Amino acid sequence: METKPNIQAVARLANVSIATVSRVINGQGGVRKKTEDRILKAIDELGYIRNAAARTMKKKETKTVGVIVPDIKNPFFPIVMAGIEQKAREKGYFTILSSTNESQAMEENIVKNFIERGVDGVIITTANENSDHLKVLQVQGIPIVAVDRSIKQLEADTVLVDNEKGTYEAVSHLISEGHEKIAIICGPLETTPAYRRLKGYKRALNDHNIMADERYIIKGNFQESSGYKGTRDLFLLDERPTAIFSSNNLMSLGCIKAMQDLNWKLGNEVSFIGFDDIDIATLVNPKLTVVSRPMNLLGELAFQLLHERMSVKDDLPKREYILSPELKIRDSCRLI
Amino acid sequence: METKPNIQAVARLANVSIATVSRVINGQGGVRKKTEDRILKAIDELGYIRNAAARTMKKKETKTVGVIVPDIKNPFFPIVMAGIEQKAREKGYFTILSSTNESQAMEENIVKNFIERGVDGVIITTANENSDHLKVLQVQGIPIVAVDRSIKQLEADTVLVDNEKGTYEAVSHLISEGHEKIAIICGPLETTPAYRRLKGYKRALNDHNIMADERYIIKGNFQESSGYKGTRDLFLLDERPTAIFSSNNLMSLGCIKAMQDLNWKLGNEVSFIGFDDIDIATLVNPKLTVVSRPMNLLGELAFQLLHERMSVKDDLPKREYILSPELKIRDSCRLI
DNA sequence: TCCTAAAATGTAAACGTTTAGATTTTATTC
DNA sequence: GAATAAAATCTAAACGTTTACATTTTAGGA
Repeated sequence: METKPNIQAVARLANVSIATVSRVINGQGGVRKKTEDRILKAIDELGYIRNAAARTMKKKETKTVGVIVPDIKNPFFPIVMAGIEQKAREKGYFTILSSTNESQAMEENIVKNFIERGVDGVIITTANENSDHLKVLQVQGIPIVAVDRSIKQLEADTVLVDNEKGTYEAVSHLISEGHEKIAIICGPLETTPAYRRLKGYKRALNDHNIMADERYIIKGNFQESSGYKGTRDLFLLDERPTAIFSSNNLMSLGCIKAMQDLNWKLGNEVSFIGFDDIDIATLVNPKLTVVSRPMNLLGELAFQLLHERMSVKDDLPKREYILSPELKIRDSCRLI
Repeated sequence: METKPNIQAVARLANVSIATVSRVINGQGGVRKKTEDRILKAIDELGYIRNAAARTMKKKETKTVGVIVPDIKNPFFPIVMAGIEQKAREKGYFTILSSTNESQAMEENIVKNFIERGVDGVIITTANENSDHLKVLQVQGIPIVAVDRSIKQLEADTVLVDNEKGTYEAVSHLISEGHEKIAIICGPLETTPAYRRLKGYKRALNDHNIMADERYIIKGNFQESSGYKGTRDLFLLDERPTAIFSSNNLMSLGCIKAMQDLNWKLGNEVSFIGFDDIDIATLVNPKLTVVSRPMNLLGELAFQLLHERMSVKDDLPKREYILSPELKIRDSCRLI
């Protein structure tokens, strides 16, 4: 098996120096048309493909951004990712994606590996908002954009959704439909989204003079199983809530499954609103009212922020987008 | 801002040569404990992280595998991906993921970029099974594993599901429940999975002496919208089918939505089986009977095959796993 | 203490690019 | 046709590792 052709081989075949080949490869101009054609032909003939590692060594850039998500199986992230990828492609960047399974140790590994590989920037939904393990990026001068979860004590641009507002509106809607015994199934409260959603819930109750009831505040972990379990626990209460708010898509799934298994009649005996629009929302009967957010846009904006930071060398101020979620009213929270 | 520390800087600080530092970094042994400690301390002090590009240049390997999928928004792929990643991590490999949106042009770009970056292997669900655009990988000596869709005229290991069998069993089940007017909504027939599923459908009808009816064979494209449209078209037929088989998860979603909108009563007026188990399957009423396949395992096996090929230098024979799908009988195809 | 083998460490050359700066070629003007 | 400016091309030095091979140090025995 002959060895892979390098720029050297191309230069030899085209009878020019490697410098000229490099100029052609990078479209820098200043090369006679005839020479260029000769080089292009040689490239084609040899099947030459430039070696990114060597290039990176000289240029100290990879045109790559690393994306870190906590759970690739949560459909939220592939959609955000699609938004990131689309914008990245437009700007000539490639993306590399890794999932941490919400493990900080894993996240540290990935970050280290990304640095080794010389990513030009990082977009992250961190597994742990205390930023110590991300400082290393800052030290290396690699720009960071936080998506969906902010990062404490770190100068990172951020793209969030107004979680509190979304939940506030959802719970207010439930109240306006006559509910007073409203439960919430929370995510891990050390994450901002989970915490903010709980806060919105409490504020809504408060603003409408309803006492928060600790029994109705269930601690979940953003996984389907905890939605299921939470719903069952609520069902077993002496005084069941008449409405449930679920803090994310996966848990909503668990909630609905539990209701079916318990024969707890959705929209009839119990109302429901979930955070994030999901496939099943319009399929179950009654259709689910949800707090919906622009997931694709979230990704697009994240890349845009990162791109600015990667291109502009001057210090930009820290920027923060907070997108408004939208309450999509369907049929799962009728007056009971 | 001081420049990033390199192996040189570490060597200087630890008062050794770069060769010794390299040996420590790579855990090759043959270094006195005391020296090693000194080096480790220096590494820590400087925050040194090794430069993968330089390493790749020498070693000509990146410990990276590239994964190419046609549609990252289809939940099938993130799950396969999770399987790949898990096994890859175990073996010290990293994965980079890109999505083609079923575009061959995009796929070519990605492949080229992967080669530039020196991936050690590629796992792909190709957008076009005619392999011309993948030959370049073979030329470069980069091993390829095909997942879910095989690649024609290319020596690539393959991990498939027995699509024909899965569909055959599903349709046979429908027949055994008394159905004769059974429709199928196909995927793009130039892909093997779509084609095989159609084949299984036809064979099942044939084996049970039922004439295939062209009106009941709908051409879809694996997207939700085509499931929706196909179902509506079937509904508008003078002689409606009594059962529908949907060739993938996304189209199943569309089918169920259409049925609801048309008020075409699932399990009552029309039976249904879909390929691939999905979130909604156990949520709609009646619960969906589905053909289920081990998605995570698919990914695990794919990486395993790739890993063998990356490690073993000798020529291995072409290998092919064909996993059996399983018919999960629930309630959506009662006798009508 | 000296000798020797083994262990530890060092030297220097490559890997394939990019890019200043030097050199050659071409085009323009008189 | 010579002088000059501009354009095209070339030379050579980096970039940060790994590693074969050379050299030095250490330890153990006589």
